[in-house]
Amino acid sequence: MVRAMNAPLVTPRFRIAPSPTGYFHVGGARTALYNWALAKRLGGTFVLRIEDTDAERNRPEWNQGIIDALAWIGIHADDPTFEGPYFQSQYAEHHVAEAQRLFANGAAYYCDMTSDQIQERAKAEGVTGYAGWSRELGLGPGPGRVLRFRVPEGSTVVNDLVRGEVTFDNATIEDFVLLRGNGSPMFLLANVVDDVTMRISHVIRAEEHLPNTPKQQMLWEALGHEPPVWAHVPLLVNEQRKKISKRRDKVALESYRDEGYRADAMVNYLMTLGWSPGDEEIQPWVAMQEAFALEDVAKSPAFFDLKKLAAFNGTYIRAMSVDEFVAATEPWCAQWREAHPDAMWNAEQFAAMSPFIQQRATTLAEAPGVVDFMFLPNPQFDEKDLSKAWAVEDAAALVAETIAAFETCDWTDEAMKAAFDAIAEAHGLKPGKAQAPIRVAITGRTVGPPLYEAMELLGRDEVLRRLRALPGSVHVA
RNA sequence: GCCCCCAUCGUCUAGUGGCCUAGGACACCACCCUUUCAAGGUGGCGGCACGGGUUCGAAUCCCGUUGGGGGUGCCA
Repeated sequence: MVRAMNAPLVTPRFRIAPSPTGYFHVGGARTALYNWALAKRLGGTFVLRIEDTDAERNRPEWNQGIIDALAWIGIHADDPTFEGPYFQSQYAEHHVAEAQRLFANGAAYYCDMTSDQIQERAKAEGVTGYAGWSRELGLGPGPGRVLRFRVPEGSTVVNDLVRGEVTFDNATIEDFVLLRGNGSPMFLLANVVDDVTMRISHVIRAEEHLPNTPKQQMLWEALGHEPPVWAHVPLLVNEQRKKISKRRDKVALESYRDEGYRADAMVNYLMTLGWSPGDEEIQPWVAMQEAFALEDVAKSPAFFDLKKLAAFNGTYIRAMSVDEFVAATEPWCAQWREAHPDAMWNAEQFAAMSPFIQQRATTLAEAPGVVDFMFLPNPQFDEKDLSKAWAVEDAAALVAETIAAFETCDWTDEAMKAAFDAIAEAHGLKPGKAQAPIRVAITGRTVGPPLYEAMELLGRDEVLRRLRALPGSVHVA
């Protein structure tokens, strides 16, 4: 309060503290974005601290994955706002030293009970957890002994920018472990000590950490510091309304990138989960960066909706210039070429068809598949579509007459359309319906991009060849 | 069990006591456009969890109920 009335002594410092135990989580990405928006707008600093203290589960190769994932969503390590990455494991000595300080001034004590002993005694005494049994034993450090925080009497009020004041009765908080029996620091301790050391002013993280907050706030105070500004943003949940997790949901940011979601679409979508950018939800990053405020963040969990993400992505794809689109789809086109060594990829034709692809695709990855029939030696016939084609009235005659007309007409999409429309009309059919056999002959399917445009690019010889080769049409010509 | 959080269309949200006959977006449905499929356009369906208060007036404030979620580790 007092601080807010004066000019800030230092610029605000934000942080994200992911642990390298897997791919980068979309929820972590949203939290990062919120922190990043504030750091950028307020001229502050965004610290990346990788919390790699769980030796059992950590894998060093994930570290680069975190940095790459952040870079993908526009949080670049070479931006002056960015600081780090720091690796928590390198500060273990300092964490232990601070814990000793807590022990020295009586804020923490050693306990020699094992988990089993605690469980047994709790059961015997009818209490739920560890009830401070070693508090007054005056134990010193020793093998197998954990260091516990002496939770003071009273209550702890957490002032949260999105939740308001949250009060915890300290009696409901057990004396939590600071140092393990092997002397290594626990998350609660390491996290706070690092935040203190790195002069973090704002801790913005997911709501799952709210129950940890009173403990951490007590730690900040016991360590002799003013707690930071807290803000707990709503969880991202799945269809069952449960926190999305690695085990049951697709949460890896990288997988969306690899499936052809655009970074700006993902960023835009993520920002709207728990926050609204205003009248128009499709917004460029800079606009959201300027508008974002923790006070406006919603309190209730948000469903991570793939369908809406896809809609955002489609909107962003359609907003690209054709050149941008062609360049952006290249990685997936390259994959397609690799998977089809016998195909004759034609970059000019792909580019020429791109405006049509753009308005159909919801991901970049789908792009080659929309027009792949053009480059394959033969279309891949869909059985159902093939029978649909032959179900069209006068199908055989339609194909035969189309072959005849295409042998001589001008080779432009307009001329082909005019010729075919005339044929369809002569049979008393709507062109759209009569087109099915022709479309299947050329593309293998009844649905796809505009036909005449594709045929013009394919060339007369190839189109006639495909028309004559339509499976089931052998008796016609 | 205990602690904590949350509660507006199916979903994401706007809404901070009268501008609400509750607005937008996604999804869904219909129609239009149309060479298929899309895209685009127009329209439709659909919601303040419930019960008490407070108030001249409540989606908005208070209490309770119910429901959902998170936490409850020598994980982070």
